[in-house]
Amino acid sequence: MAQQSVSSDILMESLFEVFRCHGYEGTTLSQLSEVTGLQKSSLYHHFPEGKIDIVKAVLTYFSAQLHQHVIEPLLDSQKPPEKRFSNMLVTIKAFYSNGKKNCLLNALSLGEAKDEIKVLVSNDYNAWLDALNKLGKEVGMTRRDAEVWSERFLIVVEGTLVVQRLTSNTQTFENSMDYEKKQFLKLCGG
Amino acid sequence: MAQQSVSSDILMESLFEVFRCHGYEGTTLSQLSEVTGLQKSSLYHHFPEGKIDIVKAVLTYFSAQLHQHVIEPLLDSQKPPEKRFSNMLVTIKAFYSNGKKNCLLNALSLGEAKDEIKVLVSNDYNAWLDALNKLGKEVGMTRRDAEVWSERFLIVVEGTLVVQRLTSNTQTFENSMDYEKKQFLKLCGG
DNA sequence: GTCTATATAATGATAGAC
DNA sequence: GTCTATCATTATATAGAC
Repeated sequence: MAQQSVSSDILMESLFEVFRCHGYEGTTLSQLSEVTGLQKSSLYHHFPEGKIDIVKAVLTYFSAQLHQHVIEPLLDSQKPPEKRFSNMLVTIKAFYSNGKKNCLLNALSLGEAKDEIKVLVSNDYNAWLDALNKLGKEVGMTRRDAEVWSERFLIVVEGTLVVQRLTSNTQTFENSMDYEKKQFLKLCGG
Repeated sequence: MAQQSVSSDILMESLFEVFRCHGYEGTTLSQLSEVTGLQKSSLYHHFPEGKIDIVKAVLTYFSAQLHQHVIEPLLDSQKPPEKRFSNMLVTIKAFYSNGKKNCLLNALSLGEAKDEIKVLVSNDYNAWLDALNKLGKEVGMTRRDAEVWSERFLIVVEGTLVVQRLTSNTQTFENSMDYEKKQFLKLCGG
């Protein structure tokens, strides 16, 4: 086979998709080799400790994407809060491919997840939760209401992704996010 | 080592716990051998086709438990609907060990799940959804409201289990189920 | 029905050429 | 930085004794 070479972003995207689908234990180096077009030994060149190094790099990549495309726009005070929330819904609909794709955090928290992974997963969740929390307070929710609403929103995101996989109903995620939008606008008014 | 022998129920419970924690791809015969105390060749005696046979048996066992302890009590017209719902919450709090344990259906829908597994997983979800749907209509919800409420309840159950794993906050699941109880009682009244 | 022993395949990991 | 080749380990699966 001809020698392969891949840009860092395309490489990370490919690796990301495998872990999001199979979780840590379910992912094999053969799969990672296949999706990247790199031989296993080439993967070891980039990631000396193998699978654990790769998943850490994937989580770092994911974290950067989350901050850039979700968290920063949520906190951008130049746009009205309602617009920022509905923009986020558009972003995550695309990110989860309308519910057809898993959440990486759910996939990686399965099994006997290593502590290194747990910390990174937990940090990402908390960063997202904090941004939503601030948004809630910004639109006039009490401290307590913002806490309840932000946690509940992420529960619904994660839960809907699971339920859509259980049913193969391709509309579940979109419907659920549209419902969340309505609820948020109500809470803004009230 | 002394020869092992196990009753069918204890055997199924042990096998169940492994798949619920690791998913299908993440579970190995060595783990199943260890938790059951049976050698791998003994497992093949019970389940000739290996892992796929074991997971199908686990799903059949789970399905029976779900019908016996969750679905049938939900439809038992001898008790008031509110009581049946709160009894179910007690049952599933115990079943998920207050959110410390995964949902088998979530775990088994990860990865390239085989069609045989998908069908069984989907049937269990739908059976539970249908029972909740009937309960909703029984307490006076419209057809549409009952559909929305029952799906949303299962979304919250699955999502809360994911979020609790992401945060290691041991109260998340209990809080979330208590919230669902309040919401249900409100919907009964309204 | 369980065991020990073994076969076969896949996975994780390394050495060294280009 | 990628490859081929190889190795050690683990995973799946089978044979046959008790």
